[in-house]
Amino acid sequence: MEEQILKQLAQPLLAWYDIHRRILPWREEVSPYRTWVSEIMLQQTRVAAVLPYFQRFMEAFPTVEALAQADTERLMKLWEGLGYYSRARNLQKAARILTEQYGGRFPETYRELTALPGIGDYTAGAILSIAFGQAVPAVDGNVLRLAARITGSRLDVLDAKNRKIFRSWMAAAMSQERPGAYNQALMDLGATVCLPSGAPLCGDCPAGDFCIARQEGCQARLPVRSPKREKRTEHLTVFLLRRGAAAALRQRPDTGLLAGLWEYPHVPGTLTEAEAARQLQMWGVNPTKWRKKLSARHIFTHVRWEMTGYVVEVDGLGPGDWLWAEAQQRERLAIPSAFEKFTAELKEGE
DNA sequence: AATACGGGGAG
DNA sequence: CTCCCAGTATT
Repeated sequence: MEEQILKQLAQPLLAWYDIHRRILPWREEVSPYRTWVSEIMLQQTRVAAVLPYFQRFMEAFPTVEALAQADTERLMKLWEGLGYYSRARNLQKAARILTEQYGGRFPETYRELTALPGIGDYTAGAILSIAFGQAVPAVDGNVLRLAARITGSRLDVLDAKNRKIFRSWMAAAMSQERPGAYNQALMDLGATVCLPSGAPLCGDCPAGDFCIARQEGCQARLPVRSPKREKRTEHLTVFLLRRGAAAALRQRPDTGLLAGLWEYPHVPGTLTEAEAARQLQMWGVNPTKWRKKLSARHIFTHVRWEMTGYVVEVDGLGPGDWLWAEAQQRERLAIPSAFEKFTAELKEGE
């Protein structure tokens, strides 16, 4: 039933795509490598955010081999601010597997692609269809929204088993002649016409004639998404410690949130200046001048940080895992956006 | 099946 | 503020 509705989409969608498709760097010159990198960057990330990163990435690491051999610190610095940093690490892991086990070539099967780190259901479909012309669906948030609206489905699109159902519908309905164009057309339609928030532009949609949601006037209420869990709040006290021209940094653990990135020393809780002084003493550093108290907030997907920051001039080296870095060295380290305000403050104090 | 994992733009 | 984006890995 749903497949039959969706099968009406391919022809008008491809005609629409040939006129309205977006010009994007990874489309101007198509290769498995470029398709792969772009799709990884685009996971949970808007096109506009990816554009500058993609250009820089391709200049820095033009081939699978270059990525496999790249200095990881440089790779993370390039990824700084894009988020979901395991994507970058997995990209390099996969590049090394491709180099060592596949002679630097990409495998052309769903099974082999999804076995590579960072490549799941969606990305495998995108690479197979776009780079290799195989009729494999690539079902992302755009496609789920389109499919739910066109079929009028009330299935919860956040539910994994429902996603499988949507995927099977799309597999049955997709173009066998132009699978890559078809999958990219769905994304473009979702991004520019069948909008996620606000009113979709149904008058411009190639599915306008048979879209169930449009007929029922329920576009704004589809797709159905189950409510998400509330995020917890964590309070932190961050230390911006200056020793001459250097500031203290430390590297985060190699697993978990912001794995392996650099940060300013911090402790849980909101400390008063007196408590902060005691903490510095425990670290073995001696404050010589308290410069400023700051506050900042950062919101992640599942947690909120409420931060208090102290800018302090100090004597002493602190714990052995601290790095005292001057501006030039700090610029080469990947420091998460959560600390942006503090980074700017340090720069100000130069 | 549920949760961890970033960051930013739009409303 | 909330929502959600060219999702995947882990438990």
